[in-house]
Order: sequence, then structure tokens, then C-alpha cells
Amino acid sequence: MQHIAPSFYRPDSYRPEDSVGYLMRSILSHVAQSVEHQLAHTDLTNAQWIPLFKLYNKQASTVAELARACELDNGATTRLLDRMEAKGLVQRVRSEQDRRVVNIQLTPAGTQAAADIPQVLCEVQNTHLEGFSTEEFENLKGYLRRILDNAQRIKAANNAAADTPSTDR
Amino acid sequence: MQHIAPSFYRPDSYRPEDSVGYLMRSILSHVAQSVEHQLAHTDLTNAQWIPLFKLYNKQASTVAELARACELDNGATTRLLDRMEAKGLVQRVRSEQDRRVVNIQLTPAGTQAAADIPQVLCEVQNTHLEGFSTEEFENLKGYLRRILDNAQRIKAANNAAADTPSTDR
DNA sequence: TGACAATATTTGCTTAGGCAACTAATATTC
DNA sequence: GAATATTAGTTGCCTAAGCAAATATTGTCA
Repeated sequence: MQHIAPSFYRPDSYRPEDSVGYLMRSILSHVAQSVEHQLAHTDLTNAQWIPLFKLYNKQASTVAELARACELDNGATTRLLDRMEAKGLVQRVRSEQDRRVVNIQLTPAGTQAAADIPQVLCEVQNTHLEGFSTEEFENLKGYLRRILDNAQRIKAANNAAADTPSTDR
Repeated sequence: MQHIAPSFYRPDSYRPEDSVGYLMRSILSHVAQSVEHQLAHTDLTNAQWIPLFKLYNKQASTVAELARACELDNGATTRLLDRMEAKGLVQRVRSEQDRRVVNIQLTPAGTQAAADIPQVLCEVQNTHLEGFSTEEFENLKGYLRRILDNAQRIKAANNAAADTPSTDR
């Protein structure tokens, strides 16, 4: 199937402030700041509430699972857990079944902190969507999902091209 | 003026995959990867093409200006420039008028690399917007601008609250 | 002018992420 | 069943960003 990209942006007249990439980047930076601000009392940083929330939701229980769930490097995850363990949010327990794996458990303090997260995420996002009708909100999500679909298609195509060296001539 | 936030998200039924924050985060991560991949031949990282492009567009010529333009810390900017200078992309020239300031100049290699940027940004974004009509594209930008407006209003309100300690009771 | 304030940049310390090499434990295969 | 491959986690080395303290230079004001 042939895909023809539109020409919304042209190199000779490109203005970053008009680009969806720039807009999304600015938005995310503001949203992240709001979330971190609202979570300040929990001692959680922006990098830490995500894995804590994944653990809380049982989406991961080992280092590798957590790294995958957070789209993080294994090494980065190890050190993130070092810092979270030092804060008393999580606890490492070596598995008895397979002594290679480390099970990660939330401490009571970690569970307590995690329980606050959904409320904060909802409030911050709702506030940023002030003035939106339900229809506009659904339109926006639809647009974002379509862009994400495109992104995944592009990634798959790139990977295929990398695997098959120069079949193009 | 009273602002009432909508309730699109509720803590008891919150699902990250349905949130605009999560969607935008995933999109940006993919887009960033595409851009870095396309700029690989220039030796530019994702953290470096932004300041290089600002310098190229004459939006900044000193460390402090560049930090502000990139929404970066001054210290971070100093070290970013260290690495870019080591790569031969930029050059520091101490100002004669004011010996505190350092003027940053693009080297020929830096100028060359910067010239490739707009084309890459346009292509990556156009590709990710495949399937969008002009009207949908404009709708999307409108939505994003409205969210950004909300974000700036929220930030201003928070700053005002921080400056005026507990006027709320 | 001489003390003090403001400004520009740098440096130290911390968190954070990517990549590659390494260790230990388990699985596979001959 | 021993050699080999795979998997899980950690560690070293790098880039990168934030915050605060330090330095150097310029501006202000009495």
C-alpha cells in the first residue's frame, strides 16, 4: 500500500511555534510540572510516579517487566529502583522460584503514595481541558490515536528497512 | 472569573492509555526517535539540534539567551555548549563590549548541519500527519493551542498563589 | 570613589536515561 | 550431563537537565 504524506509543513516556511510537535512538547512540559507540583508531598519525582503507578496497578512486578512497561532501559530501571528503595517506596525481594529475578514490592509508604496518583492525573488533565466539549475531547483523542498509528507504521517500516539491507535497488 | 474544569477523567475509572497525556507522550517519543534517526548523519543528538536551530535562526546568540529560548537551565546550557563545541559545531567568543557575556557562533560545520533541520522536521511531521485533511490539521492545532492557553493560565495562577501566601482563608 | 547590587557564566552535586559489558542463574542441545 | 545459549539483573561510562553556590564583570548609588 502506497502512503502519500501531506505537505502541511514546508522547509522554506517552517515556523516551530506552528508545529504540532512544538505545541505538544510545550503542553507536556507544563502538564509534567503541574503533576510534579501536585505530588510534591509524596516525595515522588516525575520519573518515579510512573513506575510506582505501574507497580501499584500490577502491570509489572520485576525489573525487566517494569522497564518494558515504562519504556525504559534495564540499567536505568535498576538505578531508579535504587533511589526509590532508598526513599522507602519499594522493596526488592529475590525470587525463590528463579533466583535470577528480583520481585519488586510496594512498601506501605509506596502504596500510600501511589494511591494519590490517579486523582492528581485526572485533575491536572481535566483542568488543562477546560473549555472543551465532549465532542472536541473525543475528536482530539481520535486525532492523537491516528498520529500514534502513523508513528507505529513508520517505525515498523524503518525496522523492516534496517533488517533488509538495500532491497531498494 | 470562575473556571469550572470538565470531568473527562475520574480517579476511579482512570486508564492511562485513554489519557491525552499518555497519547502525547507516546507520540513525542516516536517523533523524537524519527528526527534523531534522520539527523544521524549530522552527529546531532535530540538535545542538540534544538539549540543549534535556534542559533541558526538568530533567536539567540549568548548562553543566557539560548537557555531561555530552549527553556533550559543556564548550567545545562553551558555544558551542552561544551559538548557541541567539542564536536566543532559552535564556537565561544568572549564579548568585547561586556566581558561577562559569551557570544556563540556557528562554525561552518554547525551551519551546514543546521541547514538540514527544517527539512527533517517538516518531513517527519508531515509523515506523522498522513491521512489528515487540512481541516482536521487545523482543528488539531486549535485544540493544542487551547490546551497550551489553559496551561499558561494555570501556571500564572499557581505563581500568584505562591507569591501571596495563604490569602485563601 | 567605594560599597553594594545586578548580571553572565561556570562549576559541583544530584537525578535520570541509553548502550554495552559483565555476572549469575536457568534452559537448551548435542 | 557437559558445553553452550539465553535470560535477569547490575555496573561502568556517557549525555543530559535542574538547583545552588561560586566567580567575574558591570551598574548603581550614596
